[in-house]
Amino acid sequence: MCHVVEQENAPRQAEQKFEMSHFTAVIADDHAIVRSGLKAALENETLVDGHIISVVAEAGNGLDAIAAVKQHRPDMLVLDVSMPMAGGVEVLVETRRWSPDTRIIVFTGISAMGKVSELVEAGVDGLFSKAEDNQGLYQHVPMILEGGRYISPFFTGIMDNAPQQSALTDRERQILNLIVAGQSNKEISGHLGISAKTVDRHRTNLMQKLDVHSVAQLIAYSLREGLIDPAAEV
Amino acid sequence: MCHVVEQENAPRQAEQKFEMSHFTAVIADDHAIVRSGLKAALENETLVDGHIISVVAEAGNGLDAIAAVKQHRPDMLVLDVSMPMAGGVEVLVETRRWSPDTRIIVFTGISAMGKVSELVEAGVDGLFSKAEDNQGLYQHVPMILEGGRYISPFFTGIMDNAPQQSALTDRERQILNLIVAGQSNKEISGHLGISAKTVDRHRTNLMQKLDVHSVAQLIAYSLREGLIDPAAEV
DNA sequence: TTTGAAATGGGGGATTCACCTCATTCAGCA
DNA sequence: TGCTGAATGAGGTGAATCCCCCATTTCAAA
Repeated sequence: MCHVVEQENAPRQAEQKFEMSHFTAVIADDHAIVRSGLKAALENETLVDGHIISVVAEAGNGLDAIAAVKQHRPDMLVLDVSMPMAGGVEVLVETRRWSPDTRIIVFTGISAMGKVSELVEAGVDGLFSKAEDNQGLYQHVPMILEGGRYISPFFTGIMDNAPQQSALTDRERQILNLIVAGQSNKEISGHLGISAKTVDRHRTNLMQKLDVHSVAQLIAYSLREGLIDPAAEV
Repeated sequence: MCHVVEQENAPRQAEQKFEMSHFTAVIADDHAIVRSGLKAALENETLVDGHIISVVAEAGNGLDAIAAVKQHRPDMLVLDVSMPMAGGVEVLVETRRWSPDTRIIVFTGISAMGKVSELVEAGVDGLFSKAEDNQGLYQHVPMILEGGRYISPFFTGIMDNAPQQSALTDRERQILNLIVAGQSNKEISGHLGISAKTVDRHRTNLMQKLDVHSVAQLIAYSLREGLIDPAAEV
């Protein structure tokens, strides 16, 4: 999982499995200030047990992040989910594909239920919020590098507080996205090759499940819960 | 504007007005990683002409930011606009009220036209985007501390690219917010004490001005342009 | 094997929306 | 003083929405 790099003038002396081990990391965030803060923190402070981390690449968007992972195959990838060009989950699955041993840590500012559970189901190794104290992140990095998995209480709390399982069907979610995109029942029916009446049916079920009674409420709810992407063009 | 502090073992030696002058700053951002990155950058690197900046307080939300400004009356306030408890413009006007000599620099990740022009009209002294290179910020801080005003090209570009002045009426904007909140024409008419037909009229004008043709498109547009607040409860 | 959930589709009805035309009031402005 | 723009409101029309009723098929779990 973590390949111990021997290089430069650092003689190999790993009697203990993780003592003085050298880990490589890639940082992906669309804000330079966050990248520099993370790099400084990861490389200098708060790391225990003699772990040394080198940030070998930084990426400001999803595509660069994937490219960096393919090139460096780092031990660790720290990424935000809201990035240009490619979102968090895309980067996650591509990383798993090209560098399956890379531990993936998501460090993000979002709090929308939908996105969070998406990440957890996709199998993040670590999940931390920018809104809470960073000590939690720094403290758990070693454990994650050794194969552990850690979801911050911030997110487990969110997922517990919203147990009313929207439990939308795949089809319902699909239609929800088209509704939000501004399409009418007729347009959606053409788009999916089904009857407009069926779209209407799904729409009714949808609104019943979410307990809303108009498109406006539907969209407002969807945005809050992160069921849809606010950046999507109409 | 900038009071030169004499303290500790630093003898006053200000022959030149700003040479070795000591500036105080307050940082307000809801993400600790950004605060630490900003603090390190402002205090250590990239500052020219012998300016020294001390970060005297940090705030993680709007209310704390206002409190910190009232207490320290700093030479400079660096803040994000999307914060809990109180948004950017609120903090800005409160700061102007309690500490009118404080230079206000907004350093944010948003790009919505509406919010940006709101800030410019409110009179920010500096406006920088987290999405672009931080050098622009560091380079212009001294100039702003000396009384200058600087809006990053990132934002001037946004404001130029969208010159089609939505030019919504106050009443129209008010009704737009209620529509987005999920209210029907009848509900809005009751809420504002006017006829449902008038609400319909405003709604029609609104959609014509924005060139959209459904509630979904209306909401999507409004969110993109920052005409409304996505966090508003239904 | 039965049961149930999901997806499919039809009929119908009350309501709302989107968009017309037309008209009045009132404030600011040249 | 007339003019424009904003806000107000009425009447009406065709389309779409929201929500009932009903049914069939499929597929996986009990």
